[in-house]
Amino acid sequence: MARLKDVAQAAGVSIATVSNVLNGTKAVTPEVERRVLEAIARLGYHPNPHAQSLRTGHSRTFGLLVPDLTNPYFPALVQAVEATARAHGHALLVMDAGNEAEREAEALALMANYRVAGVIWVPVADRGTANGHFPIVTVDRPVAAYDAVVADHRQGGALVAQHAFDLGHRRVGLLSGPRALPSAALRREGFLAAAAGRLDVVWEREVPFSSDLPPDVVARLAEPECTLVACANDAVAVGVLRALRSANLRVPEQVSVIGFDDVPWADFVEPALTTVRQPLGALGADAVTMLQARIASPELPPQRLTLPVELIERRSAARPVSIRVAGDDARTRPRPSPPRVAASDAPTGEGDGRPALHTEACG
Amino acid sequence: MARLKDVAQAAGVSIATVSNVLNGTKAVTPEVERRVLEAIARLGYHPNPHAQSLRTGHSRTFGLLVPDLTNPYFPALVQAVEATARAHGHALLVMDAGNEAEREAEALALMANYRVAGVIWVPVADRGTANGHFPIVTVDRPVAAYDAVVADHRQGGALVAQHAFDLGHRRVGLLSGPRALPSAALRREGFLAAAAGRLDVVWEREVPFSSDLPPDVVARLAEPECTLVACANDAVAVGVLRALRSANLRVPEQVSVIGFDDVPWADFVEPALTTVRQPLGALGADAVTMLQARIASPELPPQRLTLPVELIERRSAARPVSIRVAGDDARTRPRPSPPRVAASDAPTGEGDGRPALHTEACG
DNA sequence: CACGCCTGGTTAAACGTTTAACCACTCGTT
DNA sequence: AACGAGTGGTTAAACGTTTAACCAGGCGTG
Repeated sequence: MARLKDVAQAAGVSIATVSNVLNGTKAVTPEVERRVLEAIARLGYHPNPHAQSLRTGHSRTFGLLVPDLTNPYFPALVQAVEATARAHGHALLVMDAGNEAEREAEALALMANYRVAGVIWVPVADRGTANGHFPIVTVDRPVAAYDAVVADHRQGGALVAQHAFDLGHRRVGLLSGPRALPSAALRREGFLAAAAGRLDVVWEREVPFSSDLPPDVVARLAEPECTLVACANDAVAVGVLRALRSANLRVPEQVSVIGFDDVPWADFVEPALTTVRQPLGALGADAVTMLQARIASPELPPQRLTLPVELIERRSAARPVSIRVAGDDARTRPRPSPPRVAASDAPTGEGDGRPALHTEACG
Repeated sequence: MARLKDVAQAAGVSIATVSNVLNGTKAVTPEVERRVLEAIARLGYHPNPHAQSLRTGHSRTFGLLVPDLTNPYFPALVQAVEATARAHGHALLVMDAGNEAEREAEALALMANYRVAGVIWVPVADRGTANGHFPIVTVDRPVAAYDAVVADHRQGGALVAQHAFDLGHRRVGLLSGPRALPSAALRREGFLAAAAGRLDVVWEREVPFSSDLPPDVVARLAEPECTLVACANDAVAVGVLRALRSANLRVPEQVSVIGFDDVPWADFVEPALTTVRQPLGALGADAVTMLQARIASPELPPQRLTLPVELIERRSAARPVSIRVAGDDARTRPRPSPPRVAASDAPTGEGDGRPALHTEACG
């Protein structure tokens, strides 16, 4: 492969000059610049990243550390991160913590050793496992000391309460996620706040993020005493769908179900899940631009960016039959204008309206 | 960070000696080795990978290039690849081709520039885009010149035919995938071969890997004239499920459906999909060991490893009502011993019985 | 006109390894 | 006793960059 030396020789110039035109470090005569550029193109020269890293002490590589790649939340995220990192001339070192704090710490150490320019980190738990000494931006699960980009879970919770109300529901059940996870806690808060005074939350239960529901929950679902159940998660929602089905309750005719996340298969279950979509693509893209900002100015206090979420209406939630008004068909009824989003608790962020990533399953 | 020099100084020895004990390059006195090791431990020394790469011309890094991370096929694969690469002391550079040959070629070039030790490559198409000059093992979509590890799609096809027959089906429909993809072609071949003389394939249609079925197919599904439809894919299987449902045909009571891939949500659709599972974890792990073998002996002719697949019985396929024999209940009927797998066309591989990765969705 | 100052370029050191070449010994042989 | 062959260690070069230090000439200024 062509080295700096070869280019210099071909252009009849010293290697320092070539380096300077490459990095714009120093001014050069237009004529010389032309010769150098021409030589570079002709030889197909690309700098050796290892030599660069050795010399400068940092690489043009980002690290991405996620708790568990098979969690459907992540693929879209890493895709977005990789794409925008690559667009900015950075490669991506991806590591999977396998949901273990130990493997996570090891991964962080490895990345430090690789002199990554910075890492994008989705911590396995919110234990503030601060570590090595490079720029970090966390995604989805903020760690106090670092930058963070998160979806507006609180707004998401509010959105489902609002939607339930708009559809005409009054008595609802709530299956909230593990209180220990900030995301779950915020969804719950947002839901409860928006429900206050309008929705009667006839029962609430904290469940793990899984479609295997605790027995008491499936029992309760057989006699729901509500017309809609709001779920912590799309996975939880399919658990609910199952329980409802085996209790011979029809969705959404008898009870509506709303999920959270809009995982790729949310459209594949029966009935297709009404849910709230996290802007995974934007989350990833903004994480890397945030990381670059952090690298550019390391001294700034930790920033937080909160991106808006979006309610996706599909078939699992509809107007409750009990209050259906004659002549007012759900199909033809004009939808109320989408509820204006209340700013969340951490309004640092200015989410852009970037369209969500389109993902599609195949072969 | 501690450098070789520091270790040498601390151990009262030259840097060459430290390097030698690190790499086992040359014999050293036990006493000296002890001192060096102690110094290394005390200083928490880790070699600078960039210096190593610069000197040796190759890095302890593998590349992984996939066509599209949001394809549910891949997350489990990259997880397995990352885990086993890491276990062998290698980091992983992940790139996503976004299903574009152009981005794929660019990614390959970047990896070459990064002096990766080798790359694991799932080509976007089977166009033999041979390229850079480093060890490559392809996964799922073999390219003539390189090593390959693939799932036994042919056997998979045979498995579904066999299963259909065992359940008592005789008239079946086949929705095969794009003939241009080797995997789809092999599934079809295997299916047809195993069906020959036992199953009546009343219709066949080639469809894209998508749950949006062509109109004529959904029309056909309204009057299926068969008791089971074998699908190219889990995605097309859910398309079939939908079509059947809107034709008021009950699955599996009136018509059975079998998918392919066992995507993570195959258990979430209604009814849960009977399908064939690809050993994604083993595929990934074997790909990296194969890559290491290739690196160790570059002169060997291209190898091919074919891993067995597994039929996952869930609820979408059952005995056809039409031929149910009195007293012979599907629940109690002894299942025939699992069909012995016929060796596939490329029997180079000796798939090990490694258990497939357990993947689970959460928050 | 001599001086200092830009301007555009070169030389050489340094980053942290690996590894070939070299060297001082100790042994076993003759 | 002299020699050759290990044995266990060191010295120094090289990998391909970046960048500080240096330098030659042109030019406005006193």
